[in-house]
Amino acid sequence: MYPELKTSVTPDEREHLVLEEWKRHNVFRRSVEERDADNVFSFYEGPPTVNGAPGIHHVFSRTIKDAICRYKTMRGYRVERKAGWDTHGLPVEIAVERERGFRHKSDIVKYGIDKFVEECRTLVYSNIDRDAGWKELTERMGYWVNMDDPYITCTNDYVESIWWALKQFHDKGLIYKGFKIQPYCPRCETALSSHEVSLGYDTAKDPSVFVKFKRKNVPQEEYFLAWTTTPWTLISNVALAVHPDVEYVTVINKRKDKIDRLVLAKPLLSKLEGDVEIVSECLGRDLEGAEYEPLFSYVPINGKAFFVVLGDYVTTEDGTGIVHTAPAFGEDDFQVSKKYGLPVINPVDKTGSFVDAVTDFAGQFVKEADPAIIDNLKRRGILYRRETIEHTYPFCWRCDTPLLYYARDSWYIRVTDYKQSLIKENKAINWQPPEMRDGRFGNWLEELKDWGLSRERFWGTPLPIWVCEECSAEKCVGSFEDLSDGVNAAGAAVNPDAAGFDPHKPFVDEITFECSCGGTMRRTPEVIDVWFDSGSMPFAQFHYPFENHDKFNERYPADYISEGVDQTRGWFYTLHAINTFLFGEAPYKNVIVNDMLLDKNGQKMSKSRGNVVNPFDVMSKQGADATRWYLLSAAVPWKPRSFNEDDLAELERKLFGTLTNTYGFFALYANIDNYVHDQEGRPTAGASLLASNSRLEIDRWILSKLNSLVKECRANLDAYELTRPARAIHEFVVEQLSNWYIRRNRRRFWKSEQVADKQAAYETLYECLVTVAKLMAPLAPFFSDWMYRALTAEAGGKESIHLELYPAPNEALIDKALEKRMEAAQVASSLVRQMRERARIRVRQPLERILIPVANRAEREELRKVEDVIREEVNVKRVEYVEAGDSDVIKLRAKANFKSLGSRLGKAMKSVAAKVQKLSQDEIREYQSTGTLKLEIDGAEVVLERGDIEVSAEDVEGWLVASEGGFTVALDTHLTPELRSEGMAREFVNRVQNLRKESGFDVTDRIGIFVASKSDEIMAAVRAHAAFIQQETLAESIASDGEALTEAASATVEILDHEATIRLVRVRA
RNA sequence: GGGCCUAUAGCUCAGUUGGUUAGAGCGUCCGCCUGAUAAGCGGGAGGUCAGUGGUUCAACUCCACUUAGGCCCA
Repeated sequence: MYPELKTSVTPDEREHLVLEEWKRHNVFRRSVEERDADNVFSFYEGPPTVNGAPGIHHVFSRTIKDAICRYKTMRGYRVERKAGWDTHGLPVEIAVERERGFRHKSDIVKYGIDKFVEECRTLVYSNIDRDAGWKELTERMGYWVNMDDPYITCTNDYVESIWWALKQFHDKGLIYKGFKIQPYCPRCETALSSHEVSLGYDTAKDPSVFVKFKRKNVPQEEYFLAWTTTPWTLISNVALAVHPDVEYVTVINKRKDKIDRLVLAKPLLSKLEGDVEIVSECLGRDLEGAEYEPLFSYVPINGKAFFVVLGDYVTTEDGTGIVHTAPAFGEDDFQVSKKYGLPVINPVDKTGSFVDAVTDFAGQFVKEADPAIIDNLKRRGILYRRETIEHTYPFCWRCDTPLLYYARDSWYIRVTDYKQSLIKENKAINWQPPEMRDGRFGNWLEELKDWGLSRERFWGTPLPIWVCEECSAEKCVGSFEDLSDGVNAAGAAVNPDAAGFDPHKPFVDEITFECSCGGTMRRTPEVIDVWFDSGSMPFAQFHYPFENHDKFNERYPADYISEGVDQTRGWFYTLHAINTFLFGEAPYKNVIVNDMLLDKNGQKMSKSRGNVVNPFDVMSKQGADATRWYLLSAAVPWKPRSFNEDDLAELERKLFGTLTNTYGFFALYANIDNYVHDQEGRPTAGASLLASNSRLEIDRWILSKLNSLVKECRANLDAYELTRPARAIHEFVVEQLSNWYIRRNRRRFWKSEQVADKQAAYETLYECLVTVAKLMAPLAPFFSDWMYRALTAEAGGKESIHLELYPAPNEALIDKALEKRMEAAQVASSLVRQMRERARIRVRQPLERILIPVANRAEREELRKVEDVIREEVNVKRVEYVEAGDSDVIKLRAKANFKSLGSRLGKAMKSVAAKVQKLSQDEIREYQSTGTLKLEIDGAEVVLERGDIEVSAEDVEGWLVASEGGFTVALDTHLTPELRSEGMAREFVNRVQNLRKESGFDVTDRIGIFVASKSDEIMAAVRAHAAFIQQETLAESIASDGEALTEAASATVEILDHEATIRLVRVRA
């Protein structure tokens, strides 16, 4: 028996049953291990940061990962999928700080770094396991990834592999210490990540000052006019920047009692007040090196400074086109200072206050010192103007303090050293979408900057570099073993093999080494950027190179990875940068990039907006399958799209509902007929009928469509394209299989006469259902498995569809001509229905004939083969054909073929098209028979040949006509008394069937019919078509009395404006 | 400020190497079916293809600019 489908079972319940089966039969493990160990498809899991609850976007990206991996498994590959969890980093620290109510970084030190770090560790582990956490999400959505053996970035083995990698960089001299400009909160005393900065932008009012810098080595007193919104950084000024290609002018500016000689950008002259007279002009590049006198001299300067530098970043949007430069407080400033070898001076302490050397403003918070500094400038007569501007400025999202951009000591990896190999290796990566390669990712590589590696935080992989206090020698530790040369705080030798050894802060900080110079080497206190952790996963997941060389080699590089577009500068990059350096080859070959998921109004999902979609709610309502399918099919993964649960619900109803119905239909009749599919493939009556090419056009058609679909799915999935297969399967199931094949063939399943024909129908439908299940298995793993098991359990199927192989197309069954003519039948049917609608004649009323104009004999022969389908579908007796040339009633239309003519004719195209449009019926017929046509255009002769004109039937005189895409059908709407009588008989059958059903008769019950009506027309129709009526309604008799039968089911019905009373009795079951 | 992506029907999306009636689903309106039935089906209406300019015989499609939204980086 094929199990019955209870409509009361929700997707959620069904999926939980499947989950249990997977567990019971250990399906995931087996789906991996039953594959050939030498046939590896390598997948790398990008580790999610487990510092919070998973969201719907995680379902999205993980569906993409899962679908490809399941597909490759079904293609016979062994696809190990090692889960990974990203555990270090500031977000985790912040979560713990919040729990503890910490306000400052110093609170952590007071609390105890050891306890703090331990709480970070506890937090991430609990996020993995807790309710509605990562494990639960992964299981519920059907993402198969091995969570029993995950890599976790904070484990000792993982950290040790990272240390090994860092040592490789260090040995090559690629790790160095330098400055980095970072957004910094002076109150929290910590740098902020860019993500944190973006949380805290707000509008702010700041001073906007124009300052005069006195130029040196010029005959007359002359000033550079510079502009800034951060007067406090003027103390640290070392240069002025101009744009090399912008025009600058020297002007004499008179206003009130003052006369100044000023230099500024020409486009910004309007910023000046009073009269302006241009004295001279030059380009910015001509000013390079021009010197000026320092504004302040609190900080002693070593080396050359106070001259004009060139910078492309200088704009003429604001200010004066001359930008005051303080290298310690801005990224552009810092970069340009490196180029010119300018000193970086920073007279500001960790709390954001001026140091003692800045005597006049010492101890003041820099932003609060602004007015005093401005006063100072004003007193000295070098303030040209001051205003206040309103702009967006970043504030600390925790304490609202304005952030400062600050030069900090920082460790770097010199990735620019091997930039060319990164660019070269990227060319070999197959990006989906392809434009990522040269666009977003390619650009990022082209503009590569050295990687700022260090973070002044606590919960992260410690940077394993020890520096000598005496001679500054560096020692990079590349393994825990290397630590045994060191001593701990108590002076004892370090034993990395001891139980409880922890390479994290603060323990690792206690270890010291003796330098060759005799000094003590201490660890530099920073931890590393967490992105280095995740980028190290290709080798660190296996604790390579300390063990597992085989596993690493076998799986490097990955055949496939997939993440969100926000990982361009994240995981995609760090993987590439670390591993290309270490192994000389890009770490992944194929990558699918997915974009953001917005809410249904196209707004970004965020907690503060309250529009975050809970993935567990969605899946329990709609099912994981429908959710996955929706995410894959609504749009290509690399486009941002709105998540709309109404659309998801519609998809669930339409696709999965239709499949459920289709299966239910099959199971209902298969069980009645005891049809069991022969899994061994022995020929059955139906199979041999299918094989005989002569019959069952529609069976061969759906099998052709099915195999075309198989081909399409494979080709697309092989190309890492998921959206097309999802849509193609959807279309096949809903339109072709359900709405055409099944609807057209229902009678074959309940009529019991022709055994072989019925058998063929079962074979065909069974084949379609099982194949569709397999095709959709990678995308909708639950429903497909349920249906597969239901269909194959008794016929020796596997314990899960996921142990099966993906279908291969049977090319012999693909018949494009057949697919094309069936499509013509579908179009013809649609056209006839359109005409019936227009003429208000329902389909139940038979009509005599339709007329299809065809171009030639071949077209007619093709249509003939699907003629039965059309006749049945639209209820007409005959299909007639007419070759356009044969009949005067056909009115033809000619249209120029733009594609074939356009390139040939060029400018003449328009006039030719117009002439063709106006050809007479005779001219068109002439063209049709001879295949050529001569036209005169502007005195020149143009010869048109076969294919240059498209001829179609436009109208048929005296008939109702409809056409679509050049295909035309005409309908004879004339109703004869015979047709009307037959129509009545059909209406009568319809009323009897309704009554049967209303009265609770069984489908197989035989009945007797009694009918009474004052309408002679009805009684005549019933008599005339008695045999037909009896056959359709399983009636053994039709009589015209029966009033006495009180136990009969009875109803008074209306048939074409006449009344009749029908009584039914059950004769035998 | 820089780079990239997106803009097609009320909504969600297709739209082949540029080729002349711009498609689908949902929604809406009208109708059908009732032996797949707490289902199913058909038909109609609905579009200045974000805007402007350009290339071309021909532009939703190619180019430039503009506008709006998004992502990343400053």
